[in-house]
Amino acid sequence: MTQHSSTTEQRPYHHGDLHSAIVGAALAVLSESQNTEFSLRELARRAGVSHNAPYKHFADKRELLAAVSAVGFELLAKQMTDATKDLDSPHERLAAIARAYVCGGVNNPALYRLMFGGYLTGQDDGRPPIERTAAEDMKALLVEAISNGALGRPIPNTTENTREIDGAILTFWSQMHGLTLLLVDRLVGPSEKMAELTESLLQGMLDGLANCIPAIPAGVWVGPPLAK
Amino acid sequence: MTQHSSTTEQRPYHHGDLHSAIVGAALAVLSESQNTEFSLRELARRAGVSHNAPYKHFADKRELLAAVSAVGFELLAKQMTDATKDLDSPHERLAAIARAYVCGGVNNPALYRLMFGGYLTGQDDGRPPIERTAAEDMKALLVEAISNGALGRPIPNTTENTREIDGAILTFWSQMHGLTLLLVDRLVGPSEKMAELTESLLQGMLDGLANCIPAIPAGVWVGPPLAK
DNA sequence: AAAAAATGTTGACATGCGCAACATGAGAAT
DNA sequence: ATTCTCATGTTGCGCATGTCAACATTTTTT
Repeated sequence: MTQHSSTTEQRPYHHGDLHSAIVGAALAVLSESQNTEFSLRELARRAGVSHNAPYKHFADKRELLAAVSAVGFELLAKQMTDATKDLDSPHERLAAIARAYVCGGVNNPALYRLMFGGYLTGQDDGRPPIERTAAEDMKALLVEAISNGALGRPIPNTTENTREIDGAILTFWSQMHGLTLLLVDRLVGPSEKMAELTESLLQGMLDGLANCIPAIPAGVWVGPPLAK
Repeated sequence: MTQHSSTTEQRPYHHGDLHSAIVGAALAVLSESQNTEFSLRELARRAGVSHNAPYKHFADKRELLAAVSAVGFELLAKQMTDATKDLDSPHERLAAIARAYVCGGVNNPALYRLMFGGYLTGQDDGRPPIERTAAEDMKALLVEAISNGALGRPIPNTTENTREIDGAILTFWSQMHGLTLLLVDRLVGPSEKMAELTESLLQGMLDGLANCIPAIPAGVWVGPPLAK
């Protein structure tokens, strides 16, 4: 007779949606502790299940972290689309994307690091497909803003422009990615100035790109690795 | 009488320089496995000492990793100074710095991630002082190249130029940092094209900076956090 | 030479990962 | 409806790790 609470309330043997519960707990712990080194057992405890229940949903810790990372990508993609929702000017849209991107990272460093920190990259195969999707959504947003004239002039999204567009995206992305991580690692700061910094760098970048968009060398991809 | 080998050879009770041996082993394991999740015990095994010997040199795993990271910063700084050794033109010097930086990261992703991945950032205090030093060496290199005219015109390293110079450095650093990590995470690639990509981005960046250097907002630092 | 400090070793404990065997309950097959 | 089956949850285990405490061996100081 396992009766924990004083009331007659009794948790059913089956949780109902343990998968989400575990991922949710992981997100919570991650954002509290800002540390990837929590234990699966801790998550199980939080979800109120036994220490091994999670293994019915995730082969191992790595797989759980991959799921968490995927949610992170979804969140980030959503923040970016939300931020552009009410904007028309391509320039404004691009700026909003930049802000949302950096902001997303700075507001939850541990999650951002999990997403981009190569907990997954290191080993064998590739990243979970959901990450590809989010990355592609994000890329689509950028392509749209750029081809609509965010760099001062429209650049139609045609084949002969791909290398130019990819060059612009790479410039943008690596600049924002770098800024985010430097902020997160407190190698520049303070991060309260995030918005201003983003603005400055973005502005400088746009001025630069307006004059000269670096063309991507042949054979280079921008975005998640091509499916084989 | 603990005699392990068949010969009369006997390792002395004291290792001699276990500190370096452990750090060395860590660097080796790190670059083999590309994974920060090796165990202290494994390092001890490699160094041929008992599983607890490392604790006489490092308070805990974190401290060991900090030491490894510090070596990483020294290596990177050295690669950059070496790369500029025989160059005079400020522009060439800057390009060489960029190549060396990205190359250093791509050639040992796990080390680079350890250095910048905030294994240290997360917790309480700051990073070990040696990292500050290396970061400042690197910054000095950049300041020198920039003030000598890497952006097309000399910008004397005076107080009224600090915000401009810091702006340029932030642009440069975050761009290279971002590119490095995107390459490392295989979100752009392939990394064999590293050199060309670096060149393209750098060129675009320089053109941009030549026209308009983003000024750093007041109250922002670039480089490791100011000592309190 | 004796005392103190540094460095290595052994053993122990708590915690975590992940396996295997078992328990429980929900839905399919009859 | 009853039974079978399978997904899901539980308990208990083996093994590895981080780290502490107690002890051993050198080296350094005094």
